[in-house]
Amino acid sequence: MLDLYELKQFAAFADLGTLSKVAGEFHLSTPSITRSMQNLEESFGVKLFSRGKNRIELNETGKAAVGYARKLLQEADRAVEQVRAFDLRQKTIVVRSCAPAPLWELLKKLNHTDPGKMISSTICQNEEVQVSLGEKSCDIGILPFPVEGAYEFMKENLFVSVPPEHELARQKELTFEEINGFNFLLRTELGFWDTMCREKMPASKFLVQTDTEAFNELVRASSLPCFITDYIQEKEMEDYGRIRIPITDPEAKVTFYVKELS
Amino acid sequence: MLDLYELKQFAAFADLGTLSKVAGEFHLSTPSITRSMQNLEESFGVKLFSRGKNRIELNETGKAAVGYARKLLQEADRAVEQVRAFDLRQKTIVVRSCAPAPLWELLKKLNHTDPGKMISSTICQNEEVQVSLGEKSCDIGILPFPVEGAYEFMKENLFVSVPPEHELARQKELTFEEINGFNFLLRTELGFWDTMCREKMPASKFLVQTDTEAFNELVRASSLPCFITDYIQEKEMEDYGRIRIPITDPEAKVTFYVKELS
DNA sequence: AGGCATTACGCTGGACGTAAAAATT
DNA sequence: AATTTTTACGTCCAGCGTAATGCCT
Repeated sequence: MLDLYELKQFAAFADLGTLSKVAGEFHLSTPSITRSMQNLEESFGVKLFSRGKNRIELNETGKAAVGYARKLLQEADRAVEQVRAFDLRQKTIVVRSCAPAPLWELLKKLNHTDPGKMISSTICQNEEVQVSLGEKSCDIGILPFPVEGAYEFMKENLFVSVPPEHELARQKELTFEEINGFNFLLRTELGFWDTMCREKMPASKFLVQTDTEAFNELVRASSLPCFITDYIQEKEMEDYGRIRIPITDPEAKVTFYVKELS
Repeated sequence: MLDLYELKQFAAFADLGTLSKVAGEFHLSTPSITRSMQNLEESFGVKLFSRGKNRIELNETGKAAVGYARKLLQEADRAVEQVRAFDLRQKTIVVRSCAPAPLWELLKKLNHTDPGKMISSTICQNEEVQVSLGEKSCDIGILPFPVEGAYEFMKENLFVSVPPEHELARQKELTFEEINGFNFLLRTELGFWDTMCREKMPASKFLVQTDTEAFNELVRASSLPCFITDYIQEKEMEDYGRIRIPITDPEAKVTFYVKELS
């Protein structure tokens, strides 16, 4: 029966050219390598070397065998990797969400219900969530609309946040149409909110600032409007004396649905 | 490092369901198998089994690992087979000839020049010889026409053999056109002669008899014409008092060329 | 009670290293 | 003289089997 360790030494010999160097490489004695190569010939049932009195080299069959040896070793490594990856995947709950708020909410619950499990989460577009659910490359998907087998999870409503001196501050409520054209501060990684706003407000420009602290600083220092939701409002979000104006469009009042696989 | 023998036991466990049965299958003790499976988990770096106090079964990762194990074992076997095949091929001179006579002649020489080498020979069509040479799946090809790098090997001329009382027996020489329509006795495995005759004599029927003794018996007992060549004539071929008439077409006077690779 | 997995433990064969031989550079 | 392969030989440990334990059916 073939031995992978011997095959490894064999491949090393093809690279290094002498048994001594292989012995050095593997921290073994030369006789040990000699025996390994003899065993290998035994296992293949075929001569792999042409031997002089104090020199050994691959014959034609040996050269061909090196190729198969390398392939086998590579596939053995691959197999180990794949099994490990599979195992990790088993211990991991992969979540893909269209928005941050319901993801955070879900993560809290998961930490409670599945303690010790690894959790891998991503915020992405609706379509990606659906694809991922379809190909079972995630365990849980969060979408802003119901799908087969999903349950209602939470609601979130979008607001415009402006300083009191802003011209929009007088309004009691707004529509996307009314704010279309104004430039907004935006934190990226907002999933579907982001794309939805860009669709509903094609005339607006969005200044993206990923870093949270920098974003907060901009909110404080500038008079640019930004978005906020009641979910975030209830939390630690500082408003720097800004005014919160609800958006009346139905698209701004979202219900999130959670779909769990098996 | 993965051990193929342990993987084999692992695959067997997937089939048999208990370590005891695996132990029986491999003529080993149960503790030995237990240790092998523990080593395997160590090698993969991952738990492969769910264990009760006196029962063990594959977990999800284990089930996945079985697939990779089987694949690896199969590829290891394949590798051994391929290397052996390659080795055999190295020790073998593969000859493909379009006709028997030059093949026999060449084999005599090869037994002389390459004693101890295995020789694998086939009689086939011209096209097959050329394809085989092209893809280097043979070492020597014999063709009835010259090709790049080939050398002239021998000549062979085709004759018609008929009993003295046959109507053709009066002729001193013949053409394919004149014998077209007569039915002929034929030994198959004649390579290009066979197809050439069928092309030149589309109106004739050919009674094929592979077995040499049966063929000779037919030649003796019937008055059907058959083919013969000067090469065979010079040898042991009995003619049973038949008359040999040369065919004058250029296609009946063949020069064979030998092409040797590397 | 019989079957199964695992641990404990003693033994042995195989694998390794050292030493030495023989040959090549 | 240095390097390389291979054989000989002694040592030691990994891997095996036996026995025993605990558990389940």
